[in-house]
Amino acid sequence: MNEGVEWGVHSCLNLAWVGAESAVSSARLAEYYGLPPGYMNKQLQALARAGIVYSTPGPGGGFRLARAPAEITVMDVVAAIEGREPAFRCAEIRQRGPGADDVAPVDPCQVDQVMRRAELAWRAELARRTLADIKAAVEASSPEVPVRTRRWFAGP
Amino acid sequence: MNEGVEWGVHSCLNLAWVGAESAVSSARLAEYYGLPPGYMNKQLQALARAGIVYSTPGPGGGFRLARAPAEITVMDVVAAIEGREPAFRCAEIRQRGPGADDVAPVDPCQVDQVMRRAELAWRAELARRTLADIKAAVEASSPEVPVRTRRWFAGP
DNA sequence: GCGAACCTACTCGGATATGGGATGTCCGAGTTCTCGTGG
DNA sequence: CCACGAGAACTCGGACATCCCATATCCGAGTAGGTTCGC
Repeated sequence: MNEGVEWGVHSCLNLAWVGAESAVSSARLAEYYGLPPGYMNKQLQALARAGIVYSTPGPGGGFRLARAPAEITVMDVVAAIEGREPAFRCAEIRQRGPGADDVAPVDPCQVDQVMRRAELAWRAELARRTLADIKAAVEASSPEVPVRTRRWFAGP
Repeated sequence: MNEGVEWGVHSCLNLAWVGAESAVSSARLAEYYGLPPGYMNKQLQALARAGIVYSTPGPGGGFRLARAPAEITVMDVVAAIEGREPAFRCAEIRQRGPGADDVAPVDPCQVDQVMRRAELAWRAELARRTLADIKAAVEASSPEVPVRTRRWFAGP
């Protein structure tokens, strides 16, 4: 899986802690984790295209969460960065080669069916969890994180 | 996801229909779907390493199912070909950069937790389905497939 | 003193290189079957 | 006719190229704010 997903979720959490009032630039978000700024910018652009964050150009600009953390599921972030195509794409090899005569193309590929169901379970599990859930879990074990994070991003 | 997974599952189904008595060469399995023989061979080697199929060299040799179809889950095949490492691997970026001070490494990364749970749901769904299930579903909609397949692989 | 125009710095956004892993190809070791030969 | 041995063909198994996408980098378009000039 694309590693940008990890960056995206963590950055969304940081944006949630900073608050939607002030925007944070991609360079600063990247700096927080020591990541390459340009590539981080690309991930944030994907989030912006998906409507998860707003982007404002110019000085003082940057990215802000477009919705409340409770209204953003982890699935949203993953779909925005990783793409919405299924990981397993059925190439319908049963319709190729000499064995093609044995199959009626109308009825679905049973292998694909199983893979789809599994991926559906995966998506459902990711859609069940929101950024607010993760945020709450982190704050439960480390209550000082919100203040520290906000302070760091407010700093120089 | 590796496309060899699709080849592996379909080939295992074919081996199930042919029966464990007679071995089928990788070249012939590849020919059935019009796939490159060498690369198909590689996938079957992975299945052999995982103990899903037996391999016998020499003329008349080839691959046979090592267990009954009901004892082979789709997860087994996927793990054999795709590997057992999780798709999402947490790089622990929260421990890197200036923000590292804010986190206690002992408590787990909540983002990773969510990802792990989702992937676990995916694995569980794949482990629930066996080759026998797929085989039965195909035969239910196309009862002639077993005979046709066996006949084709018995042919010249 | 005040307003407006300009200029600079900063930001996003997309176009452009690069590297590693999946994809595809090839050849060697080993086994089994077949054919020929001798008894 | 039968047993035996040599050869050939077939198979897996792994080593070797190739291609594509994720990764990484860079530069241009546009905007906000500060600064300076004119009135």
